[in-house]
Amino acid sequence: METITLTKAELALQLGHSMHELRSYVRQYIQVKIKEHSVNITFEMLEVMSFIWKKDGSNQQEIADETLRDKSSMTYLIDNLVKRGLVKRVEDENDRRNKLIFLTEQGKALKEQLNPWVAEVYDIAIADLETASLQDSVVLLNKMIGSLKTNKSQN
Amino acid sequence: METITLTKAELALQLGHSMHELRSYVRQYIQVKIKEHSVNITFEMLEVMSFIWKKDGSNQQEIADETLRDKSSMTYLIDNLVKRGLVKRVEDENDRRNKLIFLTEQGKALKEQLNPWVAEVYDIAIADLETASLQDSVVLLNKMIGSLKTNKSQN
DNA sequence: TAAAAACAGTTTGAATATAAACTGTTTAGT
DNA sequence: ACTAAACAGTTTATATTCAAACTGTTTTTA
Repeated sequence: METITLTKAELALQLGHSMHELRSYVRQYIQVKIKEHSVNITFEMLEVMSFIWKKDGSNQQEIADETLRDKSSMTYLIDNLVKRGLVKRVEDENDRRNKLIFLTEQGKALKEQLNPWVAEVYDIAIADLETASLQDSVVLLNKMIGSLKTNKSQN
Repeated sequence: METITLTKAELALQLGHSMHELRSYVRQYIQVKIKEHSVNITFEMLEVMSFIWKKDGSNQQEIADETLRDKSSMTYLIDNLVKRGLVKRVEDENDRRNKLIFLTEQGKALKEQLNPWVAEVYDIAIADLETASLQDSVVLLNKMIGSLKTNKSQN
């Protein structure tokens, strides 16, 4: 088995590809679970719900920032969540520009069903890993994000 | 500055979020470059072109697998690349199910313009990193991918 | 070798993505 | 206080995503 030495730049490209690949496997795993149990929700809606479960009553812009989406995607996604009876839109009395998003009882209940699947797929993925090396990688990715943010604000 | 200790499972979720965030910054950076120079191409098309630059003459399924997309997305994306005159579809004489995708002269030329931007964004991201830690993270992500693949094939 | 299974690509339909232009609200600057 | 700027959300237009059903081709297998 030969060892191929990659340059730093080549490793960066590989990292990008592996991130993409990992995310697509996680997505696939969750989507299979959703379909097997006939839950009427998409992966994207789950990402949004996951944030709302952590912080009920945010406005749409905050949810968009946190889930890394455009605010116009959020209008559409929240529309669909409202249609499914999982959240409700409430106009902010203190700032009438904001629409605050609150969980319905149904939305709260869904958490108990869906969160275990998310935990499950990550559990499988990290089974053979050391906590420390996992932490190192989080730190590394966050450094990369930081470098790109800094560069952006310089221009 | 307090140090918060996260569980392994929490780190995994963080890693997922950081991957998503990093990818979205890379995308943004490239899209700004594309727009600044008025190149008629999308980020998704660039991902496809990047693979074709590495391996000219693949069929659509291979490109779909490699760029982590459904083959039906590929039909659409290749259509758009053909419209822009960057690639051409050639029916495989040996297996008439396949359509082989070849670069046009224009498609080849584009590589010289776009590859530097991709290199650039990754260069910025990895500027402060050690090659070894970058490599460790690639290994870690690939282990995670491997665990999910293994689990999948067991079911 | 004929039928069945596997495979590559396309089409269709529903959901999501972004950017840009827009409305309405709040904040800042003069 | 008034005007301008900033902000939140919506709408529109276009591109992309996936799944599922379909066509046509090749390979398996009985």
